[in-house]
Amino acid sequence: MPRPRSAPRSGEAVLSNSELARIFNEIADMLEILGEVVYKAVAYRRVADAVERWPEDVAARYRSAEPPHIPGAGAALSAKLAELAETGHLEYYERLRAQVPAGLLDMLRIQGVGPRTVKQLHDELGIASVDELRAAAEQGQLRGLKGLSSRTEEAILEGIARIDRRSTRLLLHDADEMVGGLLARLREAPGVRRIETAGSLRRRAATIGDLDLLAAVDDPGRLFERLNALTGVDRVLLAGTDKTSITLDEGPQIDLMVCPPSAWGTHLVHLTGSAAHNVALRGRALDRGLSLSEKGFKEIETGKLLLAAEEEEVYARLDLAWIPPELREDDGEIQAAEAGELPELVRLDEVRGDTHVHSDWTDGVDSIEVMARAARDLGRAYMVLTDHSPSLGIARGLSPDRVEEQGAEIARVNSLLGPFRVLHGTELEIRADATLDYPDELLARFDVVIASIHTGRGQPSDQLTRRALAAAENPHVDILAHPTGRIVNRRDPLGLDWPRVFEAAARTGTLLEMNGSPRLDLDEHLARAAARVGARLVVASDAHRTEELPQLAYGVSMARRAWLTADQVANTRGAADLMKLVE
DNA sequence: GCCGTTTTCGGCCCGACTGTTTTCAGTCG
Repeated sequence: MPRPRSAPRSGEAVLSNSELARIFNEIADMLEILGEVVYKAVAYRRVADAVERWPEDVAARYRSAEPPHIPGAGAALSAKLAELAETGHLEYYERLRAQVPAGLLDMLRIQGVGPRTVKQLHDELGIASVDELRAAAEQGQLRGLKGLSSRTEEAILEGIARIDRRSTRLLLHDADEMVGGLLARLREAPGVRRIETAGSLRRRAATIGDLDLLAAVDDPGRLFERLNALTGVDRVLLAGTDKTSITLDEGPQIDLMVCPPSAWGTHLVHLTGSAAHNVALRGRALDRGLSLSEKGFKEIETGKLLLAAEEEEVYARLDLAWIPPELREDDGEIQAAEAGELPELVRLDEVRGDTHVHSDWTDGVDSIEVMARAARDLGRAYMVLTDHSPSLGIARGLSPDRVEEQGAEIARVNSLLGPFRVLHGTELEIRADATLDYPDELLARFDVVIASIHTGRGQPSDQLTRRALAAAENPHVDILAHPTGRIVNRRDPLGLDWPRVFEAAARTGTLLEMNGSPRLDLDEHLARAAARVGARLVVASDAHRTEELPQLAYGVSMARRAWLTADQVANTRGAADLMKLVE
């Protein structure tokens, strides 16, 4: 009798979603270099994207009886995912790697160098790494090749110098700060009717590659001059009649596109993206006999161009409701817009209180009163003061006695600032052994308890999951704070068994935090998955100083990207209702 | 490699910019 194929035992290292996505993206790169039909590479990339944002552990699901239905994965790609899930290896991938030197993939990271050029350089000069390419360019060996010249050599050398700078994407918070002043200065340029951010910044993605700006202008030349005259312009990468790209010193690439006011709508849709969203819109236009580009809708039969001055007109012509930028990821929003079922996304002005705030009683900078006044001035009706529990030694966690004293101070501040309210909370450490850092009798006395994991991060997934579940099941714990522990660009998320954690949260009424600090945790994909099974969320600043209180807005951005309505975000309720909800 | 109430085969979004090109390929978003 045949034995079942061996599967990795539980606890054995298996491939995460991002590792699966990386492998599929590498396969796509290699196929392009090998000159395969581009649609093959497109298919791998599409599945890589889908796997990367899949809210469950894809490999685990493939090892179960019920593999997930991943859009774009047909028989061939599903079989490859299954092979990776079961064995940790993929024969097809290894075969490609034997054909394509790893250095060729690195060369793709050079701006302006694509798969055709890489193949040409390798076939004709034997160049197989970035270092070899640099040497060849410096020695003027490239100019002999067809289509390459000494100018190409210069461009490649500059591209190589810029590789590292482009490798880290900009945190949303930093991109906002950078673009604010820039927009103000460009707005003053003569003839600028409108100017707005677009791209992933407008979609409020957690990280931003390039800063995209769109301007409706009478005279594009004057605006481009203004942009190029800004101090700190490092170099001009591209300068056409409709768009220009520059880099700032130590800064990201900025792409500025201009358009006539009459075509603002199609341009803004085009430049906001995402690419997948645009592709879907254009396909939909074709179904209606129209070719959609940033310039407008072209009637395919007559060649007549139909303009759209506002985004609403673009979507209306496609029989769709206007879609908020945060949803434009081709993740179901077009179907929802068609059916009239887009959610009414939660707004910052609907959020009544901040559920995660620190003071100088532990690792914060400002006093309780100063934090409370600042929160009140931002229009919040309440804040939950959540200083740390004792075992987080690095943050000088509060002993039970200090908690008592803190309660008196909160009462004093509340008597000063009413009707604004400081609720007495704690950020309770979930210890490595899955016990909690305060006894139940003490926990019962807090208004709100938020629990989090800071230590023992290296534990296997089962134990981490056990800890999160222990907190969720405790009747005194109201919120799981920054559940994955990620910090954008700095610390990877923990790999818990999220379906189990979300099920427990939904069942026990434990709220899940969307942290607006550079953690941005939960992310939009997990938050959406949590909401799907009935869990509720909160948005919070995790402020340690007054200047960080506005970070709450980033929690709202992620909540919007997670398709959440005000009803699903618990702190759109007033303090009394929130307390009732977590009782 | 995927996918279909117009298709199981023949399509698969669209245009700007650059460089070297006498009409276009490669790259990018």
